[in-house]
Amino acid sequence: MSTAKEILAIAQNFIQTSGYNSFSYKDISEKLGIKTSSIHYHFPKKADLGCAVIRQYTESYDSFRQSVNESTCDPLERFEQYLQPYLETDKTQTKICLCAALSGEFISLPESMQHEVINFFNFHEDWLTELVDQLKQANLIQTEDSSNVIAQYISSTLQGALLIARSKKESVYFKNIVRMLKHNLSLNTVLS
Amino acid sequence: MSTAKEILAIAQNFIQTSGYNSFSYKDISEKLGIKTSSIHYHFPKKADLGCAVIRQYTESYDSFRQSVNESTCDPLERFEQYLQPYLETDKTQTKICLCAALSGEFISLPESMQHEVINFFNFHEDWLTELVDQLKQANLIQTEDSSNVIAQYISSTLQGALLIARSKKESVYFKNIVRMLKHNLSLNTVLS
DNA sequence: GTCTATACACAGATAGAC
DNA sequence: GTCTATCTGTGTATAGAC
Repeated sequence: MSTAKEILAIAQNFIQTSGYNSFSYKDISEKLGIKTSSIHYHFPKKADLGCAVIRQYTESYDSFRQSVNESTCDPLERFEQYLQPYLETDKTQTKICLCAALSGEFISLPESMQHEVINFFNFHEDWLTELVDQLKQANLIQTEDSSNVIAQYISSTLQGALLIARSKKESVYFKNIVRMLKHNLSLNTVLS
Repeated sequence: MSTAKEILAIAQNFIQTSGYNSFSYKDISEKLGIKTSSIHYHFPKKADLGCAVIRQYTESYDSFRQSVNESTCDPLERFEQYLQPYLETDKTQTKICLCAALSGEFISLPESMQHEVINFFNFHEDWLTELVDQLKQANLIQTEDSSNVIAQYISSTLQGALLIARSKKESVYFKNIVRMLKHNLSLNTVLS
């Protein structure tokens, strides 16, 4: 693993647990065992690092989307797979979605990072809208709302649940909400 | 308005727009026109200020709850009033719930502040659970889930929607999700 | 209660040697 | 690519005068 990749991984972890404004190059340098000036070599400004982390996150999410699409054509199965990253993030008890964490500090972020955050949300929403469309076409979801608004509704619920779950002790918090979300989308009789 | 109150108001605004780690005593001093040492007189440590902001937020939320309970006994009307602060926060285009912002930085917060955040969420959840119970008893909500889980579901959705709505241009984002939430709770035919 | 003055560590960032 | 050295501003915080 290259130094740049290691820096990105450490920075991503900091953001997901504590946000962008909470960590410094010194924090990374101590974790990695190199000097802060070496980090500046790879990412001259902190905003460069921030943007690179979000871009990497978005790209890996794109890969995930592709692998889901390749693994199955069943919309229900695709939706189940879509939920997996959320469930895994919840398991850590310390992390939330990278862009949810950044959204909490949105107004203070450099403009370049704001654009990357918006880009991730748009990308995420487009995929989920597609998924909801497929569920609709297969008559597996009951609603009169547009697929896009349903997608916005689903992701808001999941992001909010992850955010609040972290400050709770009960480890079932997030899972309860996923269950209820499926129920409300009339997916409950089919899915677990 | 006393200096202490003014400091609290400014700090609260910073947190709701940008989080706790994004602002300094200097930022407050410039807004208020006093020196940072004067702020330290009122709130010796930054964590003291942070805790005071959350406590004040929780207390004003408690007053709001009381005034809602006094203004009407109709559970539907109470629920509508419960939603108002969310809708008003959404209108600002720059703020989210204080404790949602703090949750985004949760792991980096001083322990004293973590406790205050948890306390707010518990308080909020208790009220909402009560409200859902009243809706259930009046047969105005259709579900088999416990009132507590429904309350967790509602607040997660609203908090997540506020969080994501801020990074969007569309001003209808949040309102769409509120509409769909009511619909999913089978409140849509009664409420607007 | 607010000020000046000060402390000291940390922040982000750069120059130049190796 | 990584280091040492350095810069300048900022961050939280305190002591003591007014």
